[in-house]
Amino acid sequence: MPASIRDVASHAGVSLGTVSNAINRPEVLAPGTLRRVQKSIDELGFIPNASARKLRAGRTRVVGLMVPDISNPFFTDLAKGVSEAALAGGYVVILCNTDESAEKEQQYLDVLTAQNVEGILVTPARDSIRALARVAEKGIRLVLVDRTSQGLAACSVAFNDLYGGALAIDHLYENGHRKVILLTGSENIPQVAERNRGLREAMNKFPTHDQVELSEIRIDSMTTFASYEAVKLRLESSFDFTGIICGNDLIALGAIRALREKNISIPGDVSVVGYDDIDFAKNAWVPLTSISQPAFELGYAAAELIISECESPERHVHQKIEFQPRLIVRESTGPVALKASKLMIS
Amino acid sequence: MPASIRDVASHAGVSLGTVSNAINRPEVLAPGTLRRVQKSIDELGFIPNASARKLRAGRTRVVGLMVPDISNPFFTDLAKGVSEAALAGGYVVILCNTDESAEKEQQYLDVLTAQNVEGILVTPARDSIRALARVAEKGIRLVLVDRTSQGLAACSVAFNDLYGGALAIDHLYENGHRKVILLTGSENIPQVAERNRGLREAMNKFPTHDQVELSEIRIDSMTTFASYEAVKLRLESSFDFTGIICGNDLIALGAIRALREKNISIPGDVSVVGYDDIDFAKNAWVPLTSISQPAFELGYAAAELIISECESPERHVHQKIEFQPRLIVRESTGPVALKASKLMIS
DNA sequence: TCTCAGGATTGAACCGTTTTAATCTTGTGC
DNA sequence: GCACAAGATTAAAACGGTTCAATCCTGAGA
Repeated sequence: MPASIRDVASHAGVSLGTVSNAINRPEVLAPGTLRRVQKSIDELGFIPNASARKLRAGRTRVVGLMVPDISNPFFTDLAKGVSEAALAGGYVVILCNTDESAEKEQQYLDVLTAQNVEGILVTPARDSIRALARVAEKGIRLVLVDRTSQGLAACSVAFNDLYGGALAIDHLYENGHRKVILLTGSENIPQVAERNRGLREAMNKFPTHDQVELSEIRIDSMTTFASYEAVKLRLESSFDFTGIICGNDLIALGAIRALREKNISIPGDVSVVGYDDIDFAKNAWVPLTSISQPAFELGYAAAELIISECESPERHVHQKIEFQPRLIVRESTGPVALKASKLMIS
Repeated sequence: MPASIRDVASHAGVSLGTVSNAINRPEVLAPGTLRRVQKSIDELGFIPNASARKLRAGRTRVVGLMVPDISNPFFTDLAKGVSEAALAGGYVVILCNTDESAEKEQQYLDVLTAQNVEGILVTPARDSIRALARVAEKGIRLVLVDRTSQGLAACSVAFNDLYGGALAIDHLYENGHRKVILLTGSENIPQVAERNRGLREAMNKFPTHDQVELSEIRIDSMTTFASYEAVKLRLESSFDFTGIICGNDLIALGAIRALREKNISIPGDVSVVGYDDIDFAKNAWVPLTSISQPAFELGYAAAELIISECESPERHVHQKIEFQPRLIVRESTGPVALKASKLMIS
């Protein structure tokens, strides 16, 4: 039903090859011919069939994006960045939400190769390196997002999680906090592990006579609600800390809620640091101090990387782009207060 | 580089057509042959090339999803529902974030037709009906999401916004609120207009001697921050209301923040009703009473609809699926209090 | 043993592009 | 007026599948 290149050719009174040239290499055509063909294209509303195009030229101009959880605003922003960069480059992105399931990830990998995507932007779950390697063998280019390329010949864009972890603890340390709780996610998630490592390494730099006492609560699902429950439970035993460092902002929001229910003031009694700096953090009841990771930019950069690799593979060389996280100080943190010290005695 | 159907054929010692049959109509093959071909397929890791497939058979198994703002958790959930249903049906979804820009919408529409998607799930911006009609002519099936099909021959899934609006005002009315503020988005957005209409129609049913006094504040961008600013400004003039109805939850969160900064208690002094029941609403500092719209289910239903249309177009008949919103009462609303009445006098 | 029906398999055309080699025009210099 | 180069255009092959008409088997019935 839609107009084909043949329709355009006969409408313009030229051969089919000429129309193709008009589209892909306009400079080889005589100006008059080009104009005539253009006119026919417009009149017929011709849009080249991408499947046929791909079949012949091996180019689909489609990339896949695989994220573990699109409901997390961090990944939402990332996706926005990716699709904006893609659109600008004439590409299109297939969204794959893996729900952190290795099975879904494999399923999507198959679908994406069947669709002949030119590249995949992926935040890999635990250990899908092998599956990814198999995909790479098929000639599909990879960019690892928010994760560095472990032995995989691929580009990567990531944040310096080591540094981010340090940023959080340093901030609390400078404000006098010496008893801190770490609300972390599972260390199976590489980013989480890295941040925690960075945090501990930073602690080693504090003078031995003035150390921070750190205790850890693991929150497996990294959601607001799970965090709320965990902190509520923790507060029932004893309240002996002045700072909380959270694995992400959702966790921080849950913690804040639990604290306020107990009438614990923020930052009067307890300072809270989040991670990701999602939009909701900024507008939370107590605006949240957080580690900002510009997800949109990360996504944009990742998409640009893969597009440039697709456009000129010969002169492409794999690269690692690292973004530095930044500490955004808002009202949820402050200097440790006398009042808090008193509370700690109880 | 990847194995083609020919490779499989020679590997299995059969003709190319037989391999195709093994994939698409296994029942016509002799069991032994089928097994042999299957084995070759597995060994070579053959995945049929979707482009070639489409070219001949006219099927891409790709659908597009166009949403105005993927950062809004409502649309995020929707997208999740869509892609889950798609995956289950062997389809794949291309995500298009239009940022409410008609230009981007057109751009994406072109890309999607070039990609030969079989269908598009779209939440149309203002008046893109004409552009959509043009797409439909090309044989691309449409499902309107969260919007009914105005004269367009297409399926639609939507919420009963009229009812949702009524739900909100009725709830406040029953709790004794008679002075209410409506924090609405632009009425150019059809859903917003519908909700407001439903709200007003419900008000007409109240006895004439006991009416609600409604004043309206328009918040153009429907974000938390915009709402926060608007409400803060409003509170500076006079505080003479006991209830607030919000165009969505983001707006409600902003309003709550502004109220609390003024030490206005919720729901003691003012009750707040949101719309959408996003996840953050439930875990907000004051858990938010909201109108629940199961976005995930909506997306899932929409995707199923379009897939079934694609699979058997002949016996398909366009349908309208309407979901009923539900009122979820949480702590942000309550009966109007004496204290509040007193305040109103000032 | 021969015929024939029916299922299993094959071969070739075709989908809508890109691309390359071949052909057709022009215009220039002698 | 002719040969030839350069530029413009075209024809045909190829991409990797699907599909359908044609062919090949096999076994049953005569």
